[in-house]
Amino acid sequence: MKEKLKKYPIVKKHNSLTDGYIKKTDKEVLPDKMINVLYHFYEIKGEKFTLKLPELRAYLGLDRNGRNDDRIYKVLQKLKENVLFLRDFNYKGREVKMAIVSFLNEATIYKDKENEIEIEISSKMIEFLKQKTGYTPIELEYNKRFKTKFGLKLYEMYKRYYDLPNKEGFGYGKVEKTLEQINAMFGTNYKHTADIFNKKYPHESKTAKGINRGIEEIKNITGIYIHCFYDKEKKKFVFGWDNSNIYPNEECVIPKKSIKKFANWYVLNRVKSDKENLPTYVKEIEKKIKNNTLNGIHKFYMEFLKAMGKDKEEIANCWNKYIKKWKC
DNA sequence: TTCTCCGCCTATGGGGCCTT
DNA sequence: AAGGCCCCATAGGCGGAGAA
Repeated sequence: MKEKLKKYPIVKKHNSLTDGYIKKTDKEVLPDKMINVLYHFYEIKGEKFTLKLPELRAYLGLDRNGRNDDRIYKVLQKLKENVLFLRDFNYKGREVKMAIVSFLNEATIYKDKENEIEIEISSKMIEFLKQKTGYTPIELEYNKRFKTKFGLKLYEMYKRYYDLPNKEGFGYGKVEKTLEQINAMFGTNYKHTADIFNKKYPHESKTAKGINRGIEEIKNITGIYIHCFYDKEKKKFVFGWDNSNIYPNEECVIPKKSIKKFANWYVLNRVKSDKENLPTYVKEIEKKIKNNTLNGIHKFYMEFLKAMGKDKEEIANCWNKYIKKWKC
């Protein structure tokens, strides 16, 4: 079921765009797919670029011929109309107090080059994104295969929170969302939990609701199973998944991929030493991290996450629900 | 009564496939 | 390539039944 993803790369999508940037999209998944694709081209080509239409259709997983092009135009219009309210950032040497911008600035097709589309993305938006560093990695091969917005948005959520530690302990990733947050995520306005999630999951229910369909679609496309239930006491949806392969061993509470960075950051910020000995210190700290013997590791890891630009919600996920093994 | 949950319903998305 | 027709899947509203 899990296929190789060589053909299409991974886009590191900024979290401002992951969190319900598209407000109301009817039943369309296309606007979110479009953002992922355009963001990818922005990353490799800059804020202004030209795309061949067949290429764009392929990236969106649409029919080869142009019968969906009207929908593409409408989606671009939607991206232009959707505005973000930005605060406190630098733009070309000036401090910006606030700015109202949309991701897409312009999209043009000329009649003498009907197979090409010129895209311009907001440079202010880009400057803002550059100054923040919370990214969600999305595989474009998966992106193009999603057919429902529930599948794609849930998958983006999963990718975003995948490796954050939580109190369930080793090997289990988790995130909790209220109905309001779910509505924000999908651009919906449901009054009741049952309108978007039915317990009769997965097979018995003929008319599966959004979250159920999304989970099913993620399973079919990626082979990943995300568990979901509604916690009535907390009034929150609880999503969980296996992430045991991100830790080097059972003792270690820091994800494999973060250990080097974290150790480096720790030595630079916490250890006073001459430069020559730094690599030695880093190695020592790495060892301590792996054995979970670094004093105050949870506190320093939170500081590290903050320094890396993780936003409040993500850090709170770690901070409030630190792993059992962390002795505070 | 109000809330929760589920299945039914309808408009529409969108691919398959045929013909031109 | 492009249009037409077909047909299945989907989003989300609605109402009924049962629970709280």
